[in-house]
Amino acid sequence: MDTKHRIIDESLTLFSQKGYANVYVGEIADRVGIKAPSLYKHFKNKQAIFDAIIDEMNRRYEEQAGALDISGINPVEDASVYRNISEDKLVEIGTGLFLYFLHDDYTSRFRKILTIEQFHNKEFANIYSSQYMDGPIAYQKMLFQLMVTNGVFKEEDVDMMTLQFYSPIYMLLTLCDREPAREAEALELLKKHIRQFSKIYGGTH
Amino acid sequence: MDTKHRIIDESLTLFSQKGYANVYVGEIADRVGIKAPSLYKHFKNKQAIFDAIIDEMNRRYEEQAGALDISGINPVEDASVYRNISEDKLVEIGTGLFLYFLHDDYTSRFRKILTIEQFHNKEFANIYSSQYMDGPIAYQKMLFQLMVTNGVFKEEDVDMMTLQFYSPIYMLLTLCDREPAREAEALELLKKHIRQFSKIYGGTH
DNA sequence: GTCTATAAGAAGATAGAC
DNA sequence: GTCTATCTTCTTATAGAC
Repeated sequence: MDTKHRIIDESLTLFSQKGYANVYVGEIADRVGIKAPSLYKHFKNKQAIFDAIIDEMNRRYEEQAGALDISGINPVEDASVYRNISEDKLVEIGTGLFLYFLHDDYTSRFRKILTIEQFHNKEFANIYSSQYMDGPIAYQKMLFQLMVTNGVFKEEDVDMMTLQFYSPIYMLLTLCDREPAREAEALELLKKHIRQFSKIYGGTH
Repeated sequence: MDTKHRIIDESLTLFSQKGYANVYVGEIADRVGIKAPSLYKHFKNKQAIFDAIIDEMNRRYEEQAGALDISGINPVEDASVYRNISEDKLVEIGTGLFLYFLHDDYTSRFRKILTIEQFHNKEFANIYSSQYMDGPIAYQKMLFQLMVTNGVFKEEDVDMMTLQFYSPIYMLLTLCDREPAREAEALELLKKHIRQFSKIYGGTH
C-alpha cells in the first residue's frame, strides 16, 4: 500500500475511534511513520483526507451493489432458491449479513464514523439510515415477500416480519461495535432469534 | 434557572449535537449570554462542565430507579396487573417506553452524547449498554416471565420474546434520534409491531 | 517526498478592573 | 459575577532545504 492509501487507512481507524475533531494530523502522520508536514504532499488539508475516505466508501458501496448480496444470492434473479429454504439456510443468511457488517474492514470502521458524526452531519445521517436501516430492510422485505408468495412463510404482514427479523440483527451489531468482547454472546442470541423467527413464521410444508 | 444550570443546559444541548471536542467554551458562553471568561467563575474548566452533566445524569437516573417504571407499574410488586393485560395495554407500555426515551428532555440529549462518545470512552460505552440494552431487556424479560407464568403469553423462550419485543423499539429510537422527522412513521411501525407481537405470543384465554 | 523550522490562528484559561 | 485584555498551548498549515 502506498503512502497515500496508508494515510487514508490510518485516518479511517483514528476517525472511527475518536471522531474527526479529536484526531490531529500529527497523530495520523505518526501512525504512517512520517512527519505531519509530509502529509500535505498527499492531501491539501485534513478535510481532504476525510473526503477521500468518503469517496472510497462510496466507491466500495457501489462496487458491492449496496452490500445487499452478502449471501451471494440475488432474490430477484434467483427466486427459486427460496422455494425450499431451510431454517439452517436462513440462519446462515442472517449471521452472514451480521458478520459481514461487523467485520468487513472498511465497512465496520466507516459505520463507527457514521455513528459518531450522524448528529452534526445530515449527509452522514442519511447514509447511516440508508445503509443500516432502509437498505437492509428493503432487501429483507423483498426476500420475505417472495417466501410468503412461495409458501415458505405464513401469510403475515411482511413489513412486520421484516422489522422483527432485522431489528435484533441491527441491535446486536451496534452492541458489538460498542463492546467487541460480547460478540460470542451476540452471535448466540442472533442464531436463537432466527430459529425462533423461523418457527413462528415458518409455513406448513 | 441560575447561570450555573443554564451553562449545564446549553452545554448538554451543544455536546449532544456536536460532541465534546467540537464545542468551544465561547459558544457555550454565547448561548448563555455571557462572555467565555465568566464561565470560569462557575466551573474550573471545560471538562468540569462535562463532569457536571454526567453527575446530573446519574442523579436523575437513580431518582427514577433506572427509568424502568415508565409505565407506572412495578412488575415485581404488582404482578396481578399483568394477569389480564390487554393488547392495548401492551401497546401503551411499549409506546410509553419509546416516547419517554425519545422525548425526555435530559435523557434524549444525554443518549446522543453516549452515542457520540461511546467508542473512545469505555465508561460511556458501559452506560449506553446498561441503559439502552441490558437494563430495558432485563426489565422486559421479568415482565414477560410473569406473563408466561400467568398464561397471558405462550410458553416460549422468554429471552427471545424479549429480544424480539425490544429490538424494534431500540432500532426505531435510534432512527428518530437521527431523523426526528420520521417519528410518526416510527410510531406507526412500533404500534403495528406490538400488535403483531401480541398476536404471535398471545396466550389462549 | 520527507525533513526541520516556523508561521498563523484557534481555543482554553487567567489577571485584574468594575 | 461579568467584563476586557492577554497569555499559553495546541493544532493546522506553509517555507524551503535536502
